[in-house]
Amino acid sequence: MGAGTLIRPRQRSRVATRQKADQLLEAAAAIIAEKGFEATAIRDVGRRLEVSLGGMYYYFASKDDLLFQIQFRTFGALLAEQERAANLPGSAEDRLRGLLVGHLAFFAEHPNEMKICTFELESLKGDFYDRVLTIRRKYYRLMEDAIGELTGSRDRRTKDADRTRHVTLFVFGMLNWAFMWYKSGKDGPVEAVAAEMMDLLLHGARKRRDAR
Amino acid sequence: MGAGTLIRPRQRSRVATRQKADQLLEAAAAIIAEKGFEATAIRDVGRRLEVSLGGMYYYFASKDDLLFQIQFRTFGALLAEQERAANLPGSAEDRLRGLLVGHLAFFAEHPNEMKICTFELESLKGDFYDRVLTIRRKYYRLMEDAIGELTGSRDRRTKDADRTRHVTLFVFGMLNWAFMWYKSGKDGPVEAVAAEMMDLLLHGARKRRDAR
DNA sequence: ATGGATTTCGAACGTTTGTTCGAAATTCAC
DNA sequence: GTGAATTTCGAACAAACGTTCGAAATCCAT
Repeated sequence: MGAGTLIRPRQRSRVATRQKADQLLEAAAAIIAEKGFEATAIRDVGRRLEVSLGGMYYYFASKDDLLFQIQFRTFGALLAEQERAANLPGSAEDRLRGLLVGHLAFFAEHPNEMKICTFELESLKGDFYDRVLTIRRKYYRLMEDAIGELTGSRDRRTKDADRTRHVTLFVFGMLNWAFMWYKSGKDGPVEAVAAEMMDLLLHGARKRRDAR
Repeated sequence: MGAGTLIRPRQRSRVATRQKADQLLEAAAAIIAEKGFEATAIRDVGRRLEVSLGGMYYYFASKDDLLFQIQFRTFGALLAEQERAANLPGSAEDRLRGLLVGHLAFFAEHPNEMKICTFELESLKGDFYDRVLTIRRKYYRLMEDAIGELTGSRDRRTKDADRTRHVTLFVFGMLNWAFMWYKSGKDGPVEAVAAEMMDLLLHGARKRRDAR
């Protein structure tokens, strides 16, 4: 019994409640990813873990809060992981490749949550929407910086800043569309898909006979 | 007073009802695109054109039917337009460029309907889902064929049939993600965006000093 | 003008939903 | 074991929804 416990002699292991909330968030993500946010009943989420309807309101302030927490936590975790990847040593090409792999890997590990982030952003209202958008913007800049090193627009206000912007949006399109088709069995590991994407960015998609 | 009117002397100009149905579909698309299908009340769609709730059920068999008609008509029209574009004479490069322009132009002209096609496919059930999927598959093949000419996998079962598949899915990702950011004022005409996309497919996105 | 078909409406029904609330059950430091 | 804080529950509520239905209004060829 360290002295630390004396400072906050409250009740119940806080971790246990946090874990239960996490389980509920995971179950909610599975249902929302399948049926959509509006079509998902908060009752059904609780039922999956045998929590009563009233009990759900001990863990979440509202249905909107549930959706917010899914998106905020998910995108926050993705941003944190990718910031690490962006700061790894290596060439610009290596960094971008790492980001592509990281994004797809995160997608493959949390398909429900990421599908929700893609589909249900606009279901968030007011402050919830703003806070998620802030993270998304940070993440966008992270990716745009890495792509800018490739397209070669170091300084802003250049004419090809617009080109970098569009290429970045193209890349996000490719990445975020992956949940519509990616199956690890059919399409191979995410590293292979990322490599194909990188190849497109480096050399285009035309038939070529030469190596590389 | 042509003789043709004698054959079907029914009532009311059929065109008028068809037009009203089209107006309702357009209004529905605007609301569904903004709030999502589940969150959209069939009452509100009618209210926008001063049609009572009961009146809506004269034009549409159910709420699901409404969503189906939006997607079926929209994607059907897109497919028809693009089949024309795919059969125009010209090089493989020209054909693909035409398809990219056509897709983006259709997107820019019918943003609400296309957003619904992208977001609410899985809200369709049973036969509705199947019929829309059939059109989508035709459209996918159309695009994959054009891209295959570029990547160079003429025959099936080749190893780079997989590559063509992935490149096609990358392209669809770029195209379908456009509604998240494209504004004609900020991003220029769709032809310019299509040209940037084509440039990426032909040469990649790396900085290059040489022309082309 | 008439009559049969088309079009429109208003009211009602049964479900389902998010949320609230107070009481019961449970937990844990002492 | 005791007691206060935490956790869980069940019931209830008002609002909103899709759908049905029969009657009213409208239309148009004759």
